[in-house]
Amino acid sequence: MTRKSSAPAPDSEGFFSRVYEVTKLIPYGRITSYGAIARYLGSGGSVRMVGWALNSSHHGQGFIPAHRVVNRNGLLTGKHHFGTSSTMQQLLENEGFTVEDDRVLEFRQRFWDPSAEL
DNA sequence: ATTCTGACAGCAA
DNA sequence: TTTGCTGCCAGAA
Repeated sequence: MTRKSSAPAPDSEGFFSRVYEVTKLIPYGRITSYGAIARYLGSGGSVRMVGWALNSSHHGQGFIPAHRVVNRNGLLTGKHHFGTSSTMQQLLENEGFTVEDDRVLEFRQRFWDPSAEL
């Protein structure tokens, strides 16, 4: 059996799907960084790919909380990629986050590391 | 096949 | 201290 029956096969889907899976696993009220996801995927150097994968997140039919993914500084670097420049901020604030100057306050407190949690 | 891009991160000045 | 450049990998043209 080359295929796993108890677990999905993100590998077959490609690097992108892996990012989607991890992003979907981000619990409500939590945020993570691109580097954390890339690192969890085993490609700590492909941080840039993570953001790019999320760029195609709209391709996924499931809801991908891409707004919960920010850069290591807690800055909403990808806010511009949402519907509007304020969409990402609105979503974060809607989850109880406090966004100031495109930056998530207490980002470190809300940080969710897949590599540590998973 | 090659070239370029890309929602970052780390290091240098 | 802040600002800027390079590196990194994987996918798209």
